[in-house]
Amino acid sequence: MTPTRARILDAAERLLRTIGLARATTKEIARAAGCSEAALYKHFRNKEDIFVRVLEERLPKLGPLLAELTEHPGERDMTENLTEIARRAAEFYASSVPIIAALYAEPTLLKRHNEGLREINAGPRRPLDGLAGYLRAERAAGRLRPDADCDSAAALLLGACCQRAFLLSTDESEPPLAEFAADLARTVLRGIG
Amino acid sequence: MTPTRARILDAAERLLRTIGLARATTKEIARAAGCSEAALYKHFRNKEDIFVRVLEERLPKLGPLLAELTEHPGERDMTENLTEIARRAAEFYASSVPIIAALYAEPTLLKRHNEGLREINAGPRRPLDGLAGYLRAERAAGRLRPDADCDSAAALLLGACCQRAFLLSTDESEPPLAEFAADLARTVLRGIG
DNA sequence: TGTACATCAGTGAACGCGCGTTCACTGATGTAC
DNA sequence: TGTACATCAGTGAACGCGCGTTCACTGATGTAC
Repeated sequence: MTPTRARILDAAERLLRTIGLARATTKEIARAAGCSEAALYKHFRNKEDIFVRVLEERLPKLGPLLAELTEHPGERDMTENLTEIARRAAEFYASSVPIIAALYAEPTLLKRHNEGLREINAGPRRPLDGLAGYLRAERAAGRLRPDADCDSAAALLLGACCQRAFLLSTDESEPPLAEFAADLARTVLRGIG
Repeated sequence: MTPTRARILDAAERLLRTIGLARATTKEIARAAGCSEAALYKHFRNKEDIFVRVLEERLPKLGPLLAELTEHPGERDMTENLTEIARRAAEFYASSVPIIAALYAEPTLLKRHNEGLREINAGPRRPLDGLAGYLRAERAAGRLRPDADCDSAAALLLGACCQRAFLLSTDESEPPLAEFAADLARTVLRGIG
């Protein structure tokens, strides 16, 4: 039983989401975790290590999302499928973008994080490739037009979901998730021309 | 003639793009600008003020981009138009996203920046609304299908360009800009279904 | 023209503060015999 | 069972460092007469 480590990670994540990376000091983390600052160093090498572990252990994984995508090609309605995908992707980005974005303030951490992701074959290109792969499967099954550009379609759909994460944090009102996802799916299937 | 102020802003911007917000200290800014730290305070109230001015005076404006969009509805080929728009938007995001993203480390600065933008009617929703308006004009001119969802199309196109800015900074190789933009434009017009 | 003064961009040195980190120590739990 | 010792999560207090900021000062330029 060592719930202290978990409490520290919880606290660090919460602080990253509220007061931000720059103000998430060891003092604040310790206070939020209900332990002494010195206790942090019993569980982590240093402060940067705490953040790296938060990124590795607390950020939502895109693996499950990808699995869900490639799971059932050929089934159900394409509009429904893409709507569900957009909905999930938008949720994923909404919870990870605010934290990942802050790493741009500390390029060293950003680089380290990206290299860590690459080793486990993750990284920001992963959802794009996953979705494109799924779309190609549907195209091969004759459920998309033969000349469909699957890479571009993936970039369009996930790009819109990713950007929505930014718009949400300016607290201007955004359209509700369900509607947003459905409209994107319909438009990317039909086109506008 | 006071080029010192300009040199300070240049230096601060350069540092934000290279070593990042967290390591852009007054000492570093002064060194990069070729002046003393004390000189910074002859031109700016404090360090935060320097960054606010960089954001206001040095970040690329989306005004010109928007103007270009709404300039010629009804002219030229729609694919060409959307390609050009995507190209410009991708450039815009590529240069602004890395700096804006870092503000997520310091939510106070982010909020202040967003409120500043709102006063001049800018802000991250602006390009989306601008592009959607342009698309509605083209639709009214009969150059897009009558049931085209212009808001979604704008979200798709600009979202993909915005996300590309993130992908570029992980130095995984991305497709060249011209090709990227043309593929997006074609796909958003045609659809994939 | 020269002289006395005002202005102001810019400086070197110092300031206090808060940061991340380490120290010597405690007290609870486990283990050997 | 009791006793002696080892282990280890956790602490309060202190550490040095680097940060943003301010201080008294300089020296060049402009201006009045």
